[in-house]
Amino acid sequence: MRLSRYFLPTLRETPKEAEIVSHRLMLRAGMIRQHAAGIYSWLPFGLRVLARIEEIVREEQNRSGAVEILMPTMQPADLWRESGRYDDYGKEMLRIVDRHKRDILFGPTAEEVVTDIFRGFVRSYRDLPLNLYNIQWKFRDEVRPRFGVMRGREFLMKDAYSFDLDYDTARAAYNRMFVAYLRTFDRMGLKAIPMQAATGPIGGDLSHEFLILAQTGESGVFCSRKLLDLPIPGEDTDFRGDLSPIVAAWTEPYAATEEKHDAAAFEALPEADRIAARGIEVGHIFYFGTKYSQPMGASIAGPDGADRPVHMGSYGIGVSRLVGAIIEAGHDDAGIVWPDAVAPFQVGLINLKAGDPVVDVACETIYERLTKAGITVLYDDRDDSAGAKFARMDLIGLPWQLIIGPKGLQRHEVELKRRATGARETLTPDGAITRLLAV
RNA sequence: CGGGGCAUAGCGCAGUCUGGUAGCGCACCUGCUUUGGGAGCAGGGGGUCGCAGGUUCGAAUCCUGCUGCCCCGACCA
Repeated sequence: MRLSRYFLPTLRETPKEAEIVSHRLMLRAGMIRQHAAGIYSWLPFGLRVLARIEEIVREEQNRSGAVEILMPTMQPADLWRESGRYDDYGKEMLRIVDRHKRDILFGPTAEEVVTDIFRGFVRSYRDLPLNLYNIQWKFRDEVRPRFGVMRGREFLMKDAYSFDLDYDTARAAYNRMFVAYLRTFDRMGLKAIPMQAATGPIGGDLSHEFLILAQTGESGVFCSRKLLDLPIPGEDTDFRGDLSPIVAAWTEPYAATEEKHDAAAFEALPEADRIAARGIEVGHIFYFGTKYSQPMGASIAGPDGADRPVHMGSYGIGVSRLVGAIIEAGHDDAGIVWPDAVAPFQVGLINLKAGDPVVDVACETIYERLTKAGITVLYDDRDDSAGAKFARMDLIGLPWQLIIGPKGLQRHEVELKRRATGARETLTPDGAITRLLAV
């Protein structure tokens, strides 16, 4: 993409409404536009990040055996009356009345809708296990939206729903999501720590929040250092096999948020093992049994031929929140530092003297060659001063900067800079291409 | 929903106390010179001062009401 033909409205100064660093940087890097409290447009640069995160989530959901669907943003109130949640949910639910005076809501989640799908089609345990997920905009009329996309009133969420015959198979479904989440967040360059979470009226120990460590996180977290070094399950993980040893390994070390912190248990750890930090919740998984299937009549026949309510779980990932969370976890004074896996472009190509025929030709050639090789490149071909280009490229945080100017070219040299470390290499133009193809 | 703050050009701000023709920096447009860490000079465009009432000869400024946004708290992917 040529910057001169792109839409990247970067700002030198921070709009005063933004307090938290990820919000400031998203505004300055031209990723989003706020229209009202908690309501944003995603501009091209932000949208690319959102799409990359979404794709990682999708790949890992698919790998675990979940199947993608797309449910509506508007849901009929009657489904929620069946589950009993229409009245319970409270003011956070965004409600409207349509022209026929029917009650409609903008979905804050989709247990009712997915249960309606399930009961419409699935009759037998032989069709299980089943896990249906979607990546869809959700609506919550938050009392107080804040922190940019970290707490919007409209947000993109991956929500998955598992259906199983009984507790044991439901637990296996839970484990699959647990492991999928470990992989998902790891692929985004995040250390996500699963922590025991409250389960509400259902009880049991089957609910975990996944929090990533970031200095500006919303909640205080306490955990064992062991959790930082545990191996992430590989691509070859057998999701049809028994995953309970992995889950056991990840749930054995101490980990709790502020609210559930047990100071005595934490202090029982060797001091060098204790981590007290800040965290951002990016995922939450639950097993809730027959809470929805029972009142909504989602039953299946077991091996004995008798119908019984299906056992369910739900599993959320805050996709749009992750954009903010990743920035919270990866930035410096100059701007964003994208992990390679979610970077909107892999390389920022800087033409230090746009308009100089020699430099223009060199840049164009490299731009074409990298692009043809499948590398995503944002080519800064604008006629700005070098300093402005460096500052802007640091701000938007692409993993690699390829810097080409007249002085270097006289020596047949270009410079490759790694955004995260600031490390620079001087290479020939061919050498730079070879180097980038290798990473 | 309680507490606090803010609202003047695209962004950041001054001007409001003490009423008298709306300003600065950045950004933007034109020209020239520049180009290795947010360039220089010259010229130029852009604002019903959040909205509605009121006071006054005259309101960004004083009064009343409203709206929007931000922060802290309670609540949450």
